[in-house]
Amino acid sequence: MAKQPLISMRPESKGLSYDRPAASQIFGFIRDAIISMELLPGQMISETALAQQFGVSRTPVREALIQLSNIGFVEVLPQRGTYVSKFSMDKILEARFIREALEVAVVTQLATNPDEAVRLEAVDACEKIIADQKTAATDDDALAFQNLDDNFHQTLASFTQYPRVASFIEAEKAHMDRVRNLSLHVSGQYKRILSQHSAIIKAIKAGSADKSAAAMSVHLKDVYNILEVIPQEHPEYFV
Amino acid sequence: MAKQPLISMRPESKGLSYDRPAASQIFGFIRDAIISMELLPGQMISETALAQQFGVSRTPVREALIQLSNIGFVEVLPQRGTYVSKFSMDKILEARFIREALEVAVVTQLATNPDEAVRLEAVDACEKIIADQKTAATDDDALAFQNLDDNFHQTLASFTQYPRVASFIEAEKAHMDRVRNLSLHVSGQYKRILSQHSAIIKAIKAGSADKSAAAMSVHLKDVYNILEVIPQEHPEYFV
DNA sequence: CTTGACCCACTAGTATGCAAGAGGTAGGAT
DNA sequence: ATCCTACCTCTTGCATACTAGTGGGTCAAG
Repeated sequence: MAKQPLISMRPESKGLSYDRPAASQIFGFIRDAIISMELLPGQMISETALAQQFGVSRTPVREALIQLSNIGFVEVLPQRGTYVSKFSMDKILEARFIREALEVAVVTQLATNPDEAVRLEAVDACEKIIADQKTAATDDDALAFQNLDDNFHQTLASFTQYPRVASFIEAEKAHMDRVRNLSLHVSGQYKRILSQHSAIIKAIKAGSADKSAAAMSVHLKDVYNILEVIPQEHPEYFV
Repeated sequence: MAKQPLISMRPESKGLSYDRPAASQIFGFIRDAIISMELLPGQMISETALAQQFGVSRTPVREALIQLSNIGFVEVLPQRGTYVSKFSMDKILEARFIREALEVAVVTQLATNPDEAVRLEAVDACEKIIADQKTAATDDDALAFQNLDDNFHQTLASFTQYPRVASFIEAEKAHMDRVRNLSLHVSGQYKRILSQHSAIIKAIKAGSADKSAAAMSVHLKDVYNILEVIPQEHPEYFV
């Protein structure tokens, strides 16, 4: 029986270009497929099957899977198989803890930045994003809203001048995005999220480290509130 | 000419055991060699040479090097070579930022933990470590003192129940340990470090989130003060 | 002496084949 | 019917071989 492909892709080029290491491209493909729930938690993904699909040997696929296991997206069981990680409440709360620690530090640093020009630049950039989010909210465009949310947090992080901080935040956020993509609960929450974003920016503008930190903390705690319902709706994806 | 081995190891077993993946063991060996400055910043480490030394093929060595490049310990230049990362002020300050964000969050969570039994357990464990550090200080045993310092921070992190938090802190701390191992500046600083550790524990015992966070922050900022002198002493290891 | 083209040695990236362990299954003994 | 065993298939871990790109060194031309 011809097995169904694990990941959808343009067959003509198998999605890979020649100007970049195959392993790195495959890493991105699989990661995106996991975040978008195209690959489901608990699903087995064999090195051989993926290699055939991408039209490469097992080696680059294997290297991609090793990196995915480092960030907790897959679990490699020797001689048994490689599986997409299931959700666990512990791991999600851990991701939230790390993310909150970093994002609170980001806004604290920004709010206390003595160079006011930098603060204003950040505030401007974020206010622009918030304005776009308002548009997305009135259009009820959940996908656009979520992308802008990503943008908001990444923009804040970019002002630390520490690239790894931004990438850590992105990585921890990705775990949550996976959960969120189980169902689009966001609509009806637009208003709350928007006002929380605004509160963060207002505190940064005022130069208040405490208020910035508190506002970010409140925002993140609220975002993770959907965890109250999702595990019951999709117990099969949780350990 | 017979090349000199890159890493010293017991030749009888080449340091590897059979009950654990070779790649993972090699990763640990090379990481430790880099932290201890046995492998110097800027030094080239070829996959082939390491493979011969460990008595394995290039494959597991390569997988270990990929992971080391993920944590910023080596840099892989395609078709050119793999090099031990040099220090850069930016990267070290970034590591400090991340570490401070996480450790401040750790002590904050601990200080506000409603379960007083947990708090006391943590305080007890840390006070025991501080006592040992006092002994190490009077013995002027810098190595023991530093190991206990590691222990202190890891113990605090362990009480979050989030294992990845502890491992992140350890990883970020490792970058600093590399720098520190350039020279043993620690003696003469024992007293300051000890009193800072004590202040952190005291604030946790008192259940004060603010004071715990502030004490941790002060401690970490102070630890990184040796950066004022080291780059001038060893400019060849900095980019 | 300077400069340029070529060659060669060495690198990491990828392909392929083999080894060894885990787990399901069929079949026989009880 | 139940349990045990042998085996067969699939997995990942590792070894080996090949590809292609980089940089240095050589040597000849100017």
